[in-house]
Amino acid sequence: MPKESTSPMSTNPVQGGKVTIKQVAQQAGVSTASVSYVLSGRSGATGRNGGVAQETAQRIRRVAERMGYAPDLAARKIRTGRSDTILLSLTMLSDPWSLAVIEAVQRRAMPLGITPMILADADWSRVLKSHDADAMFVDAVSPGQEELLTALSSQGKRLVVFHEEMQPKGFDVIRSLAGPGCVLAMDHLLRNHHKIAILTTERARERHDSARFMPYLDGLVKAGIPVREDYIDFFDRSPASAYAAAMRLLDRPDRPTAIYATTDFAAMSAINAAQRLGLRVGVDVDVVGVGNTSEGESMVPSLTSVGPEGFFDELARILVARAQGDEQDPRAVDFHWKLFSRESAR
Amino acid sequence: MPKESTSPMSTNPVQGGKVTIKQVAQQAGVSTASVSYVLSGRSGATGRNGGVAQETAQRIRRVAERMGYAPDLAARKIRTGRSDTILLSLTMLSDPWSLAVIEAVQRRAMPLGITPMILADADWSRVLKSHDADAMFVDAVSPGQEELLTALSSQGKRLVVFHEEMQPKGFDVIRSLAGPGCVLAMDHLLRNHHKIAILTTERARERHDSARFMPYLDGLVKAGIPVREDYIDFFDRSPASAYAAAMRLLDRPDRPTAIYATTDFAAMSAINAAQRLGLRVGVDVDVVGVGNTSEGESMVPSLTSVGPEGFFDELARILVARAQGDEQDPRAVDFHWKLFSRESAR
DNA sequence: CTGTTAGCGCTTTCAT
DNA sequence: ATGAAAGCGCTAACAG
Repeated sequence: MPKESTSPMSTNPVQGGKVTIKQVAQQAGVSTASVSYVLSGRSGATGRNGGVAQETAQRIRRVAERMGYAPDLAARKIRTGRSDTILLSLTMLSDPWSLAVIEAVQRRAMPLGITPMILADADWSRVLKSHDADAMFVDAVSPGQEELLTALSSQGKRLVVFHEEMQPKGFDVIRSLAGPGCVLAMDHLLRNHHKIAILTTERARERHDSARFMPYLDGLVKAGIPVREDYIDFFDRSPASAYAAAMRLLDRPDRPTAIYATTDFAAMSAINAAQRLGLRVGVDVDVVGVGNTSEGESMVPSLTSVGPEGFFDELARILVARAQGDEQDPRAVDFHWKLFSRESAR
Repeated sequence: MPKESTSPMSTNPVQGGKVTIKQVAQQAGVSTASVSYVLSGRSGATGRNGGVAQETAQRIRRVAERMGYAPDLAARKIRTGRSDTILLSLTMLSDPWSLAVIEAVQRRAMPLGITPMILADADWSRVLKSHDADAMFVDAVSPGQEELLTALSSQGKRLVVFHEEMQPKGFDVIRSLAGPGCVLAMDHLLRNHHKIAILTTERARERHDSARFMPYLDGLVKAGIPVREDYIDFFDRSPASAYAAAMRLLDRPDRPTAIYATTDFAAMSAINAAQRLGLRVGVDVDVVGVGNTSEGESMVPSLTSVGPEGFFDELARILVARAQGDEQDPRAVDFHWKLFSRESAR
């Protein structure tokens, strides 16, 4: 049995360059193959291959440890095609929604030795082409990019796309239809109110965004309530703008008694604005949001909202399955929304 | 001059597998070397090597495009040692601080073709060992991990570490001393107030955290004001807890006229609480935060805070320089804090 | 049980 | 100006 060679210069764990499998092999007096078996694939398993003696395995592991060996994942990837990595392309990282995605994926992937990495760039197309992870999640795709997705997935990339109305074309689609959910939100308010304002984005209104804006109009019409222009106001991405808009709606004599906000974060700003004005949320004014974020749930007062149930967990499940090589036909998964009635609107 | 071969099967941009440099070379009727030159290094440059004829280069590019070629970054990395990637290990992704780091790095790195990737895991040690990017940023290191950092950097990894009191040992250290800054915050309040409360974390108090907690005590002592236990309250990571704590401080007869919060996010919650109680922030009660986040700056009313100046940009500069191979000796960079006086405390 | 060997896709001398 | 060929670190057949 070969002993660990003891050349004085080379056993230092802290060296200049990086430690390779070859160096470890040499130090341990075995071949690179054995080292590879022990350090990556299984070693002691009685399977057909990979049978490395316990003793040898021990020695290799000791030497590797002492030398501070760490596998080069790029090299491994080039050989196996797997990177043990999931890429999450998230456009609005500040949004609690994104954090929820991350956390859910984290929880599922890490125990399996898969590392989720986040790409905080709106332009996923450039990066996803070359950087390839075992699976990638894309949270926003603009109209023209659909084709690109198909191209990517036919090149072997495993994609999971979040989109409201896209069809699975080589990639999975997570669809979370806000429309019906928003109807629930409006219905909830319509039970007790007829002076209902909406806090939304310019874009949603221009395009008559069927998902989040139309249910407001439809709801009023259905209830026979005329639409008032002065009960419609807008915000952009910043909380400050939502706060300001809510102020405009609430700080006047003929103020609405309820606000339907097309985003949880806008709803939260509206609550702050109402409180600033001395209004009791849930009593003087009701507020509902859309998205059912945990931030809204844990705020004071807790935010009534609509959202999909079990969404993040299921998303993570699918993504991780794909990363592990699940070869089922790409599918679309629809989520049903429900109303989560809390303090801000009973 | 060889024509682009026109075998019917293989010119399809959307194929089963991935397109390699070899396939492109074959299609274009040139060698892989030429393709590599054109597609990665410079092609037409009159430099000593890499001289590829304009015509050839054109053809290669066309073919590559048509076939949907994208370089395999793992393969490239194994050869060049560069991944054109920066890894950001951020523990509190929900914190605006992290977002600011991301944005700053993004802005500097992307124009240079470097992609920042985020690792949202507290345990950076495991990942950073194998996954190596051109440079990596670590925003939190626990006491025992210091040694590991040195080990990593002596293996050729370029690290930039954020820590208040660490010495550069093979890696750069970004030091942002909160202490002096917090003194500024207290001094600011002490000009007009003697009933000053503090909103802080249990941990900071227990360990008599010199940076953020002690300046409160020292400030009061220096001004000859006795410390009141009932003017000290605590929050944990959630905004809800900070809100609740602020409520406890403010919702009673002998309430403080100023709140020193050891975090911007806590300060923001305090402002919300004050408004909820009908108090005018900046008039009935002053609030200052620590960190000088842009969220605080853009909130209504804008938050007075202390923080380092030009911090994120400089951090990004250093990180990107390292990623590009800057070989200067590792150094420690200290940031000076200043007071940003805004509406919440004049 | 262990070693030899052939690549993965790419870059980079070194010839031609 | 272009191509042949040698590897980077690793894994996976295949021999022994």
